[in-house]
Amino acid sequence: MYNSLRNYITEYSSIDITDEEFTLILDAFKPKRFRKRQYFLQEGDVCKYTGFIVKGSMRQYSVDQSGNEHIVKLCIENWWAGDYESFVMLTPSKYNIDAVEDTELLLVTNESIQELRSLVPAVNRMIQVMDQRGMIAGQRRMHASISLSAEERYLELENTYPALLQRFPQTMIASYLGITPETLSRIRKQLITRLK
Amino acid sequence: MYNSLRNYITEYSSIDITDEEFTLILDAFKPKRFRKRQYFLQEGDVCKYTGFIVKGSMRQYSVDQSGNEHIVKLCIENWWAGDYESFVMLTPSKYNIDAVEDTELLLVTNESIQELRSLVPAVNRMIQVMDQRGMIAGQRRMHASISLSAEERYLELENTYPALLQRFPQTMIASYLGITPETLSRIRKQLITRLK
DNA sequence: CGTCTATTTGAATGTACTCAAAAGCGGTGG
DNA sequence: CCACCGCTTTTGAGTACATTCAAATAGACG
Repeated sequence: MYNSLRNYITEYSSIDITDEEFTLILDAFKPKRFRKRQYFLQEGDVCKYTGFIVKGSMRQYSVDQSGNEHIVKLCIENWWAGDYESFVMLTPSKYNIDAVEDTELLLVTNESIQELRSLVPAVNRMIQVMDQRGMIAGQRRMHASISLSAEERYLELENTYPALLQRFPQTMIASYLGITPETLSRIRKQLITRLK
Repeated sequence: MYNSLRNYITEYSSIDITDEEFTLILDAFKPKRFRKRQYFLQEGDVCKYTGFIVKGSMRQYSVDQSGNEHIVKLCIENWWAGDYESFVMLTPSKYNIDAVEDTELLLVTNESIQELRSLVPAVNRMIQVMDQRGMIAGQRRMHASISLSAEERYLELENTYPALLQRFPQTMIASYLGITPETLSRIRKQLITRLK
């Protein structure tokens, strides 16, 4: 169960972890299961924990005045679930996070993370790299959102994270792309008939 | 000239800088002036330097196949100009960056930054904080892009960075919001008449 | 098999875009 | 100081694309 986390850390940091260090990590991360549809975070609450996904999938979304859901993040194995802003600033979150499938998480507080950062070089490096990549991914997505059409954004998602397309229902993919399910359905239809 | 950088570092890191440390910083950052319209970075080049803006303003944008410009970032005093992805990964950039007004920058390489990080705690902390805030700002902007209308996005920008509205021509603001100048003009007209 | 949810399709509406032209504004040179 | 030029902003008309609402179809699960 913790192996995937260990692999993740060494891979991202390019630094090996000693067994003593790994003990510290084990202490900091607590496993927790979420059943399908169960909430990990509700709007208005502070995101006390961030969770490493060992198995399963989650979505992060806001709900507007009209009751429409807007998915800002979809995550599967080896990703982190949690509202970054709320977790870091300890402010109430604008988002909900819930399990799309039955999901196993390893939970950790920001306090523990900061402590680990100072004790385990690999963890410190991992977070630096994660922040860097997160920033880059964010900028790419923003660029796509500004300058690409809905169809192009769908194709980009297909290239960048093909796993997400297979893992989540179309309604959620559409929401993630910022379009309605109907529009996505029509885009896909077009793409298919255009191939022939 | 370097004072604004010094203030920026202490403010972001909440750590004071000794005069010896400041000497190291002076060595790493080289001042450079850009005249209005002069390029700081051209598409295809690697972004070797990132620049702290002492005075002036810059824009970062891509140009698509149809020749349309898409502005992804607008920056003014006390912001950093540079393509994050290219700067960090040393890959060719997809963006152009040029001066909107006559601009004074303090340039630094990624190498120097990494070195400073290990020598000057305040710099290390500053970058952590910058990455955090950058991530948060990015997520907010992405959320706005997915779930808000053009008008709402304009109002949000007005709240978040009022300085940008006064500093850049409407055409650029429109591009930054992902809409055409005509649409922005109409939105503003609507907002004004609605106030009466 | 029946129920519940997701996806597809259709028709009408709305929002933003394109293209074209007019108006406004700022700076420069006579 | 004014007239002119270039650039930005505004306005208008027609078009394209995505949305809404409603209904039909298809899948998934008990």
